[in-house]
Amino acid sequence: MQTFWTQGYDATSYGDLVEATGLGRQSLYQAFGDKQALFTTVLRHYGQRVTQQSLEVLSGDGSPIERIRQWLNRLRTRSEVHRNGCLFTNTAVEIVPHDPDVAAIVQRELKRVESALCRTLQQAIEAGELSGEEYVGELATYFFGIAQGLMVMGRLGMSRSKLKRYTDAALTMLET
Amino acid sequence: MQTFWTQGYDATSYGDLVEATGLGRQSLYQAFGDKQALFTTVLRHYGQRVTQQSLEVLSGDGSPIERIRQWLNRLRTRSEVHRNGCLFTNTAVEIVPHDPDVAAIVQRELKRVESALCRTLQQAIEAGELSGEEYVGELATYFFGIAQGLMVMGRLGMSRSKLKRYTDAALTMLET
DNA sequence: TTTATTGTTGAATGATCGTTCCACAATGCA
DNA sequence: TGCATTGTGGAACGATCATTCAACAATAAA
Repeated sequence: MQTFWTQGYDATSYGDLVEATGLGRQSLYQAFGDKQALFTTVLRHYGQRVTQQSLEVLSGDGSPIERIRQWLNRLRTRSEVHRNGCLFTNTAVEIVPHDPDVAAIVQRELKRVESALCRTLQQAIEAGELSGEEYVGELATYFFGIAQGLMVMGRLGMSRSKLKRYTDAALTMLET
Repeated sequence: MQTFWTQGYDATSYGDLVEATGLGRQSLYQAFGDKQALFTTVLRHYGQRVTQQSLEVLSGDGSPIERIRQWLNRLRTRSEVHRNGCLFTNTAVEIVPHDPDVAAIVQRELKRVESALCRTLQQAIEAGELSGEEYVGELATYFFGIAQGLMVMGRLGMSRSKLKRYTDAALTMLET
């Protein structure tokens, strides 16, 4: 997962994966199949390990608005440490246009995040933390896009202070 | 340029470029050099043709705020037509992490957009269209990230209405 | 027309890729 | 211990890649 995440799909050879896992070539093939099958398994694993953390933050206890702040700030601090962006974002840009199988997984997993954002924002309205005039779907798409932009900027190597200013500005949307 | 834009760098073979241009293999090599050199030429061409349009909109006449609206809406409508995102964004995600030469070009060209945003926002403050409390650099980075997110979502194939709601939400930042 | 230079085409080269074949070790069972 | 099955490691295969070589055509100069 780390190798695909850092290098991307095409730039990662099967030999890289053999080396990264420490397993034998044949063992990898028997366990996961060919390169595409291994990659889709990686995508699902990423969804259950990394994306799942986002969902848990968003559906946690406490103030819904605060949860969204926490969610975005965690994405940011994670991006600042390892500048690899998000595996789903990277995959979306690199190979979604010419691989329907991969596209389906990426879109399904990303949809889960957007839906979680939608639920949290709905709770914010019900808790009176957000003006009911806002359409939660619109705001959810907004923060979804904010996260995509953040991931690109992280992979671009932008400075921590710039990423911080970016997310801070984005979060002022919740103060109206 | 179109081929690299649609397929990405790694997924584009030299044979694809021969076919796309209608030129001979040797002619391409003589004119542009190897694949990486050809790609950097493409990146510069993209900067002068596509990105230049963004800069012109941002530095045009009329209301600065309105120019930023126009800029973002043009990015959006363009993304809705050919769902290839932005060549710089795609390149940033795909190969910036392991190609310093390409990274330098991408970062330089993207910096031009961010700087133009900065200038336009400064003009908005001077024209009294924007509260002076805002830091223009912060807002410029914000809209820069908004654009990156938009490009990813466009390449993800998200619906036109969703992209519209996204940019509309992002632009409300100018109404405070 | 002859010659020198430039540009083009097809085939070849070496490298790397994903994938598979085959021999061998390890393991579970009797 | 003997045997059958499963998992492992190295070498090989065919395909594709970027790149270059060498023969050929086209053009310009004299």
